Amino acid sequence: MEKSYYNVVETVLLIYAADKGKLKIYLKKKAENPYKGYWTLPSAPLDNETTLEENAKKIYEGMTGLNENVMFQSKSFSDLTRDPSARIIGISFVAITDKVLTEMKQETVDKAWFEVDELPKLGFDHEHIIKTVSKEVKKKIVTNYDDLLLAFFPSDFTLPELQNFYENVLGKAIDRRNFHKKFVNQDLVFDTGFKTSKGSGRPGTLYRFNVDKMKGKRI
Amino acid sequence: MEKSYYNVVETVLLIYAADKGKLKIYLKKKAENPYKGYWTLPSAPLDNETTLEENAKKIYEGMTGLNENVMFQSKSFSDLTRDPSARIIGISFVAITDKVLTEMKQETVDKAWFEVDELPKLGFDHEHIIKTVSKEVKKKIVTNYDDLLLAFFPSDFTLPELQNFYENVLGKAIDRRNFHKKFVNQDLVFDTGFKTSKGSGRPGTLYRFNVDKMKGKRI
DNA sequence: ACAAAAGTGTTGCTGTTACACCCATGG
DNA sequence: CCATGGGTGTAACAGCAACACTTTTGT
Repeated sequence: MEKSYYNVVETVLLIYAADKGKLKIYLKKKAENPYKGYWTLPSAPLDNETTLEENAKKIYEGMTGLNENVMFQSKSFSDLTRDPSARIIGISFVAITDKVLTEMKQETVDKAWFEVDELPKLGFDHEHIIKTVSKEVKKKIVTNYDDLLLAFFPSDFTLPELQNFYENVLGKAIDRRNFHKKFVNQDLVFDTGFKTSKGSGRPGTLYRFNVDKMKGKRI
Repeated sequence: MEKSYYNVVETVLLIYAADKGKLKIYLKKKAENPYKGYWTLPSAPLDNETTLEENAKKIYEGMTGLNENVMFQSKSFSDLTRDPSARIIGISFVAITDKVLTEMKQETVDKAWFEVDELPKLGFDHEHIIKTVSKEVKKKIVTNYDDLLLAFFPSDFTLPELQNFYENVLGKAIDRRNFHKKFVNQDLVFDTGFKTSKGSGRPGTLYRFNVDKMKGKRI
């Protein structure tokens, strides 16, 4: 490097979960200006003794109170005006949790889950970040490999539940019988022997992912 | 952001091309310490008036003298000791050129192409970066979608040429008849009507990618 | 003629798509 | 008994994997 310039770098975290058949993202409401009252992605400035990964993990823990999760890097954002106060490089990370977070009622007045396709008013360039990264995440879920679905559904689920989520991500409907075959015939899931019993209608069979079979599998 | 910390940020560029059936990367030899005489990835510090994309483009132009190319972001590297002089955040970009660069003999004493699986002694954490990013690039080439192969082979090629490259990237051999069908039967390529005529052996048919058919196609 | 490299067909398997009716539960 | 939601089979098609011999050129 011929010369040194200094930049402010922040880690921006996109926490996703599957909830009620929708891909959702966890946001916080800004308490102070700029963008007071707007929703934003959790983020933290990067200091000189922390790696981006460690920083992302800290944000995750601060936001959720949990510390186990699937996390990976996504894109960086460097537009000169993305933050009104200064030129800040934003490096995004994706975290995936299972739906437990929602069920634990972690929603408060300043933290909430939003469908990625129905976002509230967002501060900074966070709408742009969410749209860019979500597109990538959706593509990963439906076209790439295993790990993502597994992260969203680490424990028991019914096939209709999985299918709703999958259709939401894919953006189109799938025939139920074909969806069933895709997962059952390929042994990607196994029947736990339990059934759901909530609400009206026939109870659904609870499945779990067959981790070994998922490995490196295209779905 | 509660508090501001300053970091040095650099854009690191990985320029790839397909050459003689191999996936290669374009490196430069460091003229000064640290790592004098070692090969390194081209890189440039990020100033406060340039985006990462613009910076990557500048590096590309400086390194190749060209300005048209396929380019996209890849991972960021933030280990505290990745540069011995200071804590520097490295944000990597991938550029893909067609093999013309090699044919134009752009290799000089301090710039050369190396197979990604046979790297020379590298400075900084560049071996780590190359291995990490190359893994991702290879995966993209063989499992994801269209654009990558198109970027490597923008104009005429023979199927054996493409196959050699594909096998190198995939890390295993493919049956020639099946490879042929995969591309020809699906109309992903079309016969230009020309033949190669170099060297011994039967001349090969020159094909070109059928851009429309490639769109969003898994290969 | 021979060495080098390119071209080509068939079969079985696996996954995908299209399509409609019956079953289990709660109210 | 009815509304709600879950479960299921078959047939046609597309892509993939396994398999060996022939054709065209240069020397």
